[in-house]
Amino acid sequence: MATTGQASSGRGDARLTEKGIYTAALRLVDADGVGALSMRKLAAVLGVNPMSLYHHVPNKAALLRGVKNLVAAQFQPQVDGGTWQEQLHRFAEDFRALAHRHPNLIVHSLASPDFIEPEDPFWTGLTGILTSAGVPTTEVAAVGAVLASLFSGFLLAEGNGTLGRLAALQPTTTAGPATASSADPAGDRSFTFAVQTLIAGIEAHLPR
Amino acid sequence: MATTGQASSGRGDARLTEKGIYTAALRLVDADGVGALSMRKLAAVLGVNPMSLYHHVPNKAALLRGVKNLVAAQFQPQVDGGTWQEQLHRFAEDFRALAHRHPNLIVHSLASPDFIEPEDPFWTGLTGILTSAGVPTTEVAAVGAVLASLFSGFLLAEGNGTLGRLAALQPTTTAGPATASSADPAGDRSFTFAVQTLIAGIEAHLPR
DNA sequence: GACGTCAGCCATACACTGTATGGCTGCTGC
DNA sequence: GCAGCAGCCATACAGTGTATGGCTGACGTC
Repeated sequence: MATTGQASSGRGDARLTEKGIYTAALRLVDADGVGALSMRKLAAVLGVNPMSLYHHVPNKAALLRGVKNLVAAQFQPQVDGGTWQEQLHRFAEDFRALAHRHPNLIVHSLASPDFIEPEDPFWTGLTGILTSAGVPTTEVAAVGAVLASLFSGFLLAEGNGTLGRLAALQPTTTAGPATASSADPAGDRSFTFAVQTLIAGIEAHLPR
Repeated sequence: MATTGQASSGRGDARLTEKGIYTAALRLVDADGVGALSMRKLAAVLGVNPMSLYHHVPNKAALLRGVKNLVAAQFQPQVDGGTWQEQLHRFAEDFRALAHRHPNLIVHSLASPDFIEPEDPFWTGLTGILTSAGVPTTEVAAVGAVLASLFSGFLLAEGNGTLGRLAALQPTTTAGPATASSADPAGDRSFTFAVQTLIAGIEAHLPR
């Protein structure tokens, strides 16, 4: 809140800002999940009347989009050195790290239609890597769309627990003790397997 | 009162059954999406008081699980002839056909944690194919979990339109006119690409 | 037959949701 | 000083899931 000047002084100055609303909403989502976010609770946290929010955000869907964009802006993948395989691996790792940072939000966003937007770094980064890998420009979008879908599925399943539940299904667990949780090495192995799979898919699609 | 209408014989016989509730709910979901399903609307369709539903279904979450299981029971993959690659391809096709038959329900289910349950044919079929492909038994669950997650992501993105939107993003569309919709050949190509990617991932994981 | 028990159904009610409508206040440009 | 307006708030509406409790009629047991 400090922003916009504390003092709060009279009233004219805007105590409520779009960004402030989004960050407060993000905090709520991170704490209790998207389902627990309501306009009323958000307003209460901000010490404000619920209807006041509507002067900065048209509706709840837009609110969630704004929150999503807020965290999407944190995503600054570094795509430079190494082979395209390494680049893709790092890219996926960065994305996954973001998903781990805000699991509730990401799980919700991945499941909704408009998560990935043409301009944001998810898409530009991915298509960049694909082009540098040698995927024909006419196919970059199609290939990228499939890869993004597949990978989203992985993150979604990891985020909501499906992945862990299924993987642990057979009692075949490789001898190791049951402490699968901490540090999550099983999850990491699943992750690298997923990435390798995607890489193999791209390689199969390269001309030549 | 009045009602209850016509005779319907005395009363003791159950006019409301679990299965009847599920099928009616499925009809609503198919028509207007999961978001449009409410206990009240469902009760209205069934000509019954909303609270009566609770004598057959504990709550709305269970209702949706029941609906999901209803369509999951329709899934009878035929895994017999051919190489494991062909089997997997057919398996994926069957799954996808189901998703196309009830897109609203499937999109919702894929996004929720408990879509795939250990006993149902999704899982048993998939793990069966993996075993027959030669994946070590100790790894079948882990590999299957990843593949299921990835493929779910594909179906989810296809179902909610993300896939098509992203794939059509670059104006690079192969010269052809914009009629990407009918018969959806682009979607089919994406699908086979996705399946090939998954197959490549498995192959990379085979011992040898 | 009389009995308690109970399954099935319904009516009412509560807490909660998103948001439409309209009114107040005080800053801004003229 | 004044009109306009941005920001905020109070009230209200339609809709949600479901807890609670009451009714009715069939059933197993004496």
